[in-house]
Amino acid sequence: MLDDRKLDVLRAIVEDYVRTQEPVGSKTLVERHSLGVSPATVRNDMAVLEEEGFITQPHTSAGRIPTDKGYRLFVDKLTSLKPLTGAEKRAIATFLQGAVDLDDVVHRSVRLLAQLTKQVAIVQYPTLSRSTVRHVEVVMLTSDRLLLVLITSSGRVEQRVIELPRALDDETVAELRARLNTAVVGQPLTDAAARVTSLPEAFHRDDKTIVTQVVAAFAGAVADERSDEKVAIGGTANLVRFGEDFDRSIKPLLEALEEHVVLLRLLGEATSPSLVTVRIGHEVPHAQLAATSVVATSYGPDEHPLATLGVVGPTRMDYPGSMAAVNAVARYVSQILSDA
Amino acid sequence: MLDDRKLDVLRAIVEDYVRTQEPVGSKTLVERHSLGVSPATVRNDMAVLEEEGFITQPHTSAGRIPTDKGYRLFVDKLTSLKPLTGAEKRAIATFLQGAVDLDDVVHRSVRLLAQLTKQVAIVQYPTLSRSTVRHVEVVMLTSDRLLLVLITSSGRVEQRVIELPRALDDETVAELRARLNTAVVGQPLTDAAARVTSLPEAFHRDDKTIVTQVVAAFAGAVADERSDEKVAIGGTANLVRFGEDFDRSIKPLLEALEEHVVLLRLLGEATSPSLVTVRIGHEVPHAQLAATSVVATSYGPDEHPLATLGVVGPTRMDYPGSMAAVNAVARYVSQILSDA
DNA sequence: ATTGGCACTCACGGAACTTGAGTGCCAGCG
DNA sequence: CGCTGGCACTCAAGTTCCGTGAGTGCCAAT
Repeated sequence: MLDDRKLDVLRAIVEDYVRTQEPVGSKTLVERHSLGVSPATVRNDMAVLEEEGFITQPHTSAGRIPTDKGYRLFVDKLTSLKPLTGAEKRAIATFLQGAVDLDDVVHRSVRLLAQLTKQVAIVQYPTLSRSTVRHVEVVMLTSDRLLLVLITSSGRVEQRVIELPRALDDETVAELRARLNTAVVGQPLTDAAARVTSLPEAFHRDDKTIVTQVVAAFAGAVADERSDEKVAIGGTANLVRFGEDFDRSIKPLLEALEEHVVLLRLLGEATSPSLVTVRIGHEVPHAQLAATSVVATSYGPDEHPLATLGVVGPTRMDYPGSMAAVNAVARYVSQILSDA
Repeated sequence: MLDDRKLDVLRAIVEDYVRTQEPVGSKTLVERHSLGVSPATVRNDMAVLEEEGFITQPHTSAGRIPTDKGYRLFVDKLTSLKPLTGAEKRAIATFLQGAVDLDDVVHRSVRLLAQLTKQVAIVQYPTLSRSTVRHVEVVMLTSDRLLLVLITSSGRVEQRVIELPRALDDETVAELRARLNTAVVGQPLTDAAARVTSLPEAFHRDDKTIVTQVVAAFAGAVADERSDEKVAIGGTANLVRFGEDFDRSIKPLLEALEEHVVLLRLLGEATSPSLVTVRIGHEVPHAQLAATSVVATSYGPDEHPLATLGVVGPTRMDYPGSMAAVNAVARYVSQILSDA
């Protein structure tokens, strides 16, 4: 049904359309690509491709543009990761090298991705369900306020200020700190809360209620850290390249970008790293974003994907380039995170 | 030169134009506002106002629109803070009440401001030059990596991972922690770095170099925390209301929103709280943003402004409303921060 | 000083027309 | 049988050409 030449035609259509943003006709197609056949032949092939639903005409007597199905075929079969140029590789390396902080890594990644792909980039902060408690710090701020700091193995810090009815003396604070740490250090976050429930019992009755309060705050901090689904966004300015159709394509996307929950759905379930997921148009799990595509992959040290990162753009995007950039950045970030 | 009626006319023009986004003519003006005079009179007044540079015509035979100078006069002389409705006050209270975290306060404020003003909201994180060191925590992560955590009086936490040539034993870590804390706890961040420079001398020569390393990292953390100029942004989706002129008004703003440095310049030097600063069009310190205005004020407990927050929008914005909202949110946030 | 009247201007919108890229179909050719 | 050149047809987008009306500036009269 679809012989090699028809696939070549489809590929050519996708490439041209992505580049020019204009429907592409048979004549211009044979001019730009050396297909070795005449426009008439291409027209016949196009007719078949259209019948099969891979391309469509915006209106009669216009060129063809790929459908979502067409892009899908293109991505699945007709392209492989476009190798990065040396300059791009260097850019990635230098850009991410200087990062100190986890925050810093995330922010740099976002900017880098946005710059490489000229799209809107999204990087999810590493989820920490797999990480463990590194240290718990307890310190009195004032006579009636206590600060609880939770440090995780991936270097993130969660803090809680707790209002107390009265001050705890230094000794009790030290004991609390010690007991908390023995109970949870090295434990995965998933277990941490359970390990401290019985902690208040070890304390003198006057302190018991206070310790209960602290334990509750600790559990809250852990829960927050685990469910923490922060994302960083960059490259919104690239939205201008979306073209004219403001209300239908840009507005919903801008709205989605404010709804981090939606974004997380967009990034989707983490597949294994080095496997880039592409969602095209209607495949995106959000009705408003039928004209946008998402290219994402997960990242993280080893085979434990920590989180996802990717780019969002119009369905007419440079898939090979975006996929390559997303993949490369994800791998570099993974590497940096496992080093650190 | 400008009698009361002319000022009334200007006010009416600004209000109408802000509402309708269309040039306003003499006839519609007298219809909508009860000025008590005929259109011809208004026309004469308009001619004067135009001569003085307060209003202009986009083209001959169109209505008038305010110039930046016109808005300026309007803001300075013709308006006072529009009192908030009860619903708005309640919204502010409930919205900000539930905040736990400093991050949370900032994020909620941004969303709140964006919602109230239907503009793009910017909230600068409290700068901490005035805050003091609350606690310093030192903990070995692995045998060759040490974590340094700096906790400030305003509840922010800065962390540093330091790669060491070899492990420090628990005892030395404890001593280091103790010495660091005695040296800097309670000290303003501005002095903290200077207070630890001589710290290595107290240690055994083998540990000296390591401690020097830690001290350097500490100084870095302090510096980072002081110069930390993070901002949170919200309401980008409101940009759609900017109207059609995409490339000239929206694109540069989107770009500016990515450049946090630019944003901080926009928010401007902190004036005293409860004094709302308005920058209109060309007054904004960024050539690309000649069509946008910034309404900002500083916030923070007492008379120590910690940071600024505000909204950015088209010059044709609802100044009284925005100013009131910005002011109200700033005062609430200040209150919450001084409570916490 | 204010007003009604009047001639003038010009952006905007619709109608009619032209242009040209692109298509589908078909008959002929290797 | 697949490919090609030719041809008639379609239709979005651009162009030109009014007509309309909101709005202005000026002036003489109150």
